[in-house]
Amino acid sequence: MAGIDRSLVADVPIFAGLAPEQIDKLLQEAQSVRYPKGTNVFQQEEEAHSFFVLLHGHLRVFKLTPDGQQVVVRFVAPGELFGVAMAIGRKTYPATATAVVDSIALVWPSTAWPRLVATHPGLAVNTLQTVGRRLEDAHTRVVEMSTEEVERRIAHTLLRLAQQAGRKIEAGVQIDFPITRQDVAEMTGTTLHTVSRVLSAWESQGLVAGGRQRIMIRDPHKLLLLAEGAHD
Amino acid sequence: MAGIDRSLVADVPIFAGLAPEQIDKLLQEAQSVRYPKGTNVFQQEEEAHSFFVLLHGHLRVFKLTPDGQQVVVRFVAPGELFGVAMAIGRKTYPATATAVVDSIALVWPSTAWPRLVATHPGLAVNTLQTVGRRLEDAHTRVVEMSTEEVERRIAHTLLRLAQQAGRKIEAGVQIDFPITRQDVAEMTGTTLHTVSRVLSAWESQGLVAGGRQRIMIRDPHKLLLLAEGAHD
DNA sequence: CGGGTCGTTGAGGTCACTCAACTCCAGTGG
DNA sequence: CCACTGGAGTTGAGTGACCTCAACGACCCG
Repeated sequence: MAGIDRSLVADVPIFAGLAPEQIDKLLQEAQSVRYPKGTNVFQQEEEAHSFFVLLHGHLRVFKLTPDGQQVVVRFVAPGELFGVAMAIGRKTYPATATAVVDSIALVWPSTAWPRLVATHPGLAVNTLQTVGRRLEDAHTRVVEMSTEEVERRIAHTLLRLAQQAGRKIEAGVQIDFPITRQDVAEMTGTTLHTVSRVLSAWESQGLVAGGRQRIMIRDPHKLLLLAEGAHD
Repeated sequence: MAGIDRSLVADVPIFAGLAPEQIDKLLQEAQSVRYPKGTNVFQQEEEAHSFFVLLHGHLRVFKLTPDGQQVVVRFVAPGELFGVAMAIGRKTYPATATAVVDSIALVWPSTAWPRLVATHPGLAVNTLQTVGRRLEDAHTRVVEMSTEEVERRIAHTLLRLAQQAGRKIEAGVQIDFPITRQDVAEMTGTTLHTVSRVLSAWESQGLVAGGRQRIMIRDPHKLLLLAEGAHD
């Protein structure tokens, strides 16, 4: 495996504040692995053998309930750390990660984690902040599911997706990876039918534009008003 | 302020694996503060001046929505770390913590955190695991709210409360602090009316026993069956 | 050109919320 | 000691947001 260029990870927050030589050393221990669209990077309940940084592509992380329902935990964008089960003291992955498009990730063996944090103390601090932000996201989601009706939850979810993975185009903000109504339903705790109805209504008002596995936000401002509770 | 006895925190997970002298040093920097029932330890949006370990009592941590609704994030039990906003990179507290009974906490100034983790590397690792466990809890809650109807959510919540703060008594497991139907409603994303109806039904079946701000689980096994989806 | 995934839309049903009235303590103050 | 007040809990009736069930249409890919 060829060496991995430091510039690839210059903007990866997990490495923030580390010296260039330190980053080089970390990269030397990593493998770069390709995950074709549709394949799993890791699976729920599986032993947490590795942790990862996504270099390219997008992943869908979801949990499977005992009765077979899926709940989307989040989508992973390039530059993000994921699969840190071991770091938070778990033996197995709590969810499954699937590539929604062809993706590439840096892979470290989980066994290296204790040594890496021992030699690079900044790593634990950065990871703590990353996990902390995810905790906040999860709490935000709990609050929304507890207090908002479906339409507002969908609006908030789309705005968040646009922020994390939006690509500005002349007609609006495109969500930069294939995403289905079912996905949105599994992020908001509703059904694909309800999502479809809501998006159809919004489309006829010029708020969003759809397509197969595509969502574009044409009027973020109006959508935000909806999300924040404006009735009409 | 008198010195704080090391034995008080012997079982506090956040200090696990630290040498006794290290723990002593950490304790020297802490203050022990009393919070009478009903008072706030910290408030949402307030500057994150301190972080804490609860020594005695119970706290109710909740988020306030813009329109005034409350959502209970969790209850803090003795031995737990809380208020770590600064450690996860926040300037302000994301929620409010209120003492539900007279409580005592160890208090460190947030400014000491960077120095403490630098001198005690185990601290960051332990905190990472604590925050990670909380992230899992939050995700569990999201999954439950997405896929389970109210009755099962309430059952799961009671079982979790019993595990975290249950006191075994001859007739069952008492939840060890005052908790209202409203609290349970705010943990499960429902209304106090629905919680009251469900608990009344369960009480008549001998599953639980109630009282003003009291919940006791008389038949944990049957409750678990309900939580796991047994229909009747 | 078939088969499967994805999306749309209608009709009907229902779970849980809203609104409302009432009861029962616990604590306070006269 | 008792009246008073407010927080907590119970329970009923009605409604509505959303789910379920169902059928169909559109698109992609081999």
